[in-house]
Amino acid sequence: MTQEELFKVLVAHCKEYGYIFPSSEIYDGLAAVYDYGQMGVELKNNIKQYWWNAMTRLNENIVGIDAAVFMHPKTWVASGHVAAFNDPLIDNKDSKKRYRADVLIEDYLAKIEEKINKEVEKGRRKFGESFDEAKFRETNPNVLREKAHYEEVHGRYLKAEAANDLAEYRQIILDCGIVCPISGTKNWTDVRQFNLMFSTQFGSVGDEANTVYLRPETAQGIFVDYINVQKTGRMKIPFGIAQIGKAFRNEVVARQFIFRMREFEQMEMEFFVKPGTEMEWFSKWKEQRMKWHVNLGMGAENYRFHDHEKLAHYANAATDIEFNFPFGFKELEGIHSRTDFDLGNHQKLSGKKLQYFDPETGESYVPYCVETSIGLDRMFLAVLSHSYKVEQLENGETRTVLSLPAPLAPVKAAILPLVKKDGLPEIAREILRDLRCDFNCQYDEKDSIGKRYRRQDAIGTPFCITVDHQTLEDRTVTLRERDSMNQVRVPMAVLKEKINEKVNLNEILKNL
RNA sequence: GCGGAAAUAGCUCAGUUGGUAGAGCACGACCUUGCCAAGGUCGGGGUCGCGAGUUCGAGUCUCGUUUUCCGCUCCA
Repeated sequence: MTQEELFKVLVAHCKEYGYIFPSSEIYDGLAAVYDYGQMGVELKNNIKQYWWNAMTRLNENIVGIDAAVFMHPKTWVASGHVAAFNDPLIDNKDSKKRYRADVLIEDYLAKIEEKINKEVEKGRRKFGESFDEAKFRETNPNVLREKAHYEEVHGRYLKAEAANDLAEYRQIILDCGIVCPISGTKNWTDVRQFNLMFSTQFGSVGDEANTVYLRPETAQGIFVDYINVQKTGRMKIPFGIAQIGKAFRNEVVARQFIFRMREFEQMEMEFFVKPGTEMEWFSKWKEQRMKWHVNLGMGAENYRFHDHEKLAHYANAATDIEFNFPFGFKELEGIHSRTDFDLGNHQKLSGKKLQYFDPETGESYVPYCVETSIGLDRMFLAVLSHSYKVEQLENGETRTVLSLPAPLAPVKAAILPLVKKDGLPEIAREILRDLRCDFNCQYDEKDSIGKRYRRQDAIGTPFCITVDHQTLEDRTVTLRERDSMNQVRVPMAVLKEKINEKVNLNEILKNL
């Protein structure tokens, strides 16, 4: 099977066994929106718990919050999203390429400037020492013509930008005869606004002033609550705030199953530090986060760092942790040194002081911040795609198994009476009652025992407990392990302990 | 958003030149077997993605539309 085929089979498997369904499927679904089913929600919760406990329990200086999805509109001005997430886009019908209309016009204006500079350069060469640039610019007819044209276009462009006049953007492009660099034609579509932030209206009157956005990242909730948490939690720098929550981005193309969705869930932690120490913390969190991933046992070779060459407007260092997905190494988590960009801008725009008074040195400063940001859905996909296996058995048959890390598995144990009679179901139910408060368990008495084992393999249950006739005599059962299919006979009394060793999240948290 | 491909039962698929919608698995009941997926009998389940058109008649032909996959494009 190729990787591509494997991915398709995995998507089908997710649907068949209740991990992930297309959203509102009875209405033909909704593009790139997915629901987590009865198994998916358990796996997702377990991943959340692994992250949350690693952050807030293993670090005494990290606390959590849960901020609202709606935030004051000014938040997104301060964060830079209003400016950076609004693109007027235009397509060339011949080359099928898409461009930002404003960038096309800006490039055109830059070319005019270049022309003027060339004219000036010509004049300089012609007149040598006696060249008077200012006078030349004011008298040369070529320069004057280009300059007038520049000013006209630039004026229209600024007006269009201020009014967000999409039709005018297009008219400028047509009037200036701007062509597509690929096809060389002027066959343009209309200019359309692609706002990467979803908006909705507050209150019942839908005027402009009531527009609010669905947060495109959870981080800003942490920044605006920074001062509340710092004061009420008596937090001393360095300290961190963790949050898990939904975020929304109106992606132009949302693809690859749950890898890129319009509604997604993030697990973000902002670590506030003294300016100048951020690189030290950046390295520390790089190491810490990689350790968290590798600790799950999915193979260190499947992770790698990808350092950013080109940095975003807010960062002075950035790296991705990439995972070996079925479609190649792709970003799973981002670690960014965000400087004081966010807190600084919020301080400016809100007029509220967001400074930290360092009791030891007596200094006051706006803290710098190192962010770790992981996509929960991507983590889910990483775990699932790595765990999905179709094995060839010795007897020539195949079995489909989800070798999920046991602490993340939705169902920890299945309790199966060998036959549906002779009092075996009664003992099986007794075991179920004993275990169900500690682990998520399933009881199944339907079909042959082999078939039931395979069903559990397909949903990734690490242990099967089988009650047979010997159980009636000595109260021992067989414990079958998913990956090896090995069975051991154990007394019912030690079941809980045996299973707990392997499936308890706390056991792997201790290794961090 | 553009181009290509696809959509029939919960799943995997068949369905001939247009003529009453099928199989296997899965599901439910009963019987049988009992440690690694296929025993028997009976049963439930489909306006063939949706909407038009052509036709006496459309799962099948035409157009539109939705969704999915692949490739572009986009991803502070």
